Amino acid sequence: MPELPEVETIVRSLAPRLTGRHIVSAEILKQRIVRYSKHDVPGAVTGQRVREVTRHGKFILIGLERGFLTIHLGMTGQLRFDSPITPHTRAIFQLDGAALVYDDPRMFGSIEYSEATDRTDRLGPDALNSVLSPELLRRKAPIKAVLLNQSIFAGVGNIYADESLFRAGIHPRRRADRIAAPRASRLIQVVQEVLAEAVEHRGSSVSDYVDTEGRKGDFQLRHRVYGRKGLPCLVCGTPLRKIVVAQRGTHYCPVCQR
DNA sequence: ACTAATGTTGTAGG
DNA sequence: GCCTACAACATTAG
Repeated sequence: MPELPEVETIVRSLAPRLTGRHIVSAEILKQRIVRYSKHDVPGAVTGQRVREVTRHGKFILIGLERGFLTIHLGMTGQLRFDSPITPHTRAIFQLDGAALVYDDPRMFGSIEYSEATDRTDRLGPDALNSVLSPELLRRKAPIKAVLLNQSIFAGVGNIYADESLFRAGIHPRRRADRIAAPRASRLIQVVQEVLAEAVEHRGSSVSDYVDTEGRKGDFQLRHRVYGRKGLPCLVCGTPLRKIVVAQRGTHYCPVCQR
């Protein structure tokens, strides 16, 4: 559910409600969700005041007086305020004022505490808030794999990779380093446009994504290829295809994307 | 019953 | 280091 636009939507609603607040208590219901840090997360964060809430790629960074909480939503993670505990609730953060509940049926997400900044050191620059050089695309891998590689730039997932490649008219299997410089520049521009547009629409809700208030996004209504296999291309009418690239379902128009 | 699903990590091999 | 493929993580929906 969460790529950069969904995570950005969540961060924008978390920030005003968390910043300056204190974590009164914290509870990890499923230890698996704390998978990398060796810290006792509740022990480390309880009593601390939230300094800021930011984002790098798909990671949510909650800056505390000392250290950071880093949250990744995986495929099915949700952060909701004051929502009822469910069988899939994995963690609860009680703030002075509201409870932040983390649900994650598949448990692909993670919650980490670290003293220094952290875990995002393996990520490339943020896909939305950075100037991205087209040289980043000079790889032998298919362009779709490059867009999904978070160490090159961070935030694009399966939906926005497909939507960007369609808008740029590039075949997802095209070797990245064989895209001519002007088209590579154009693709970078399109990626950032698509992400920004999706943020304006509060993300895509294709299965279960909702923001911290339980609201769905709108951007799925504007998808041109993702989830539209067999439907006519909105530009040329050709039935859209679905193939596998970089081990992910990939939607594209065989006529518009070369 | 089987498959695929908005993601990441680790491993093995070329 | 780069690239590919696959398994693993765990659950649900079609």
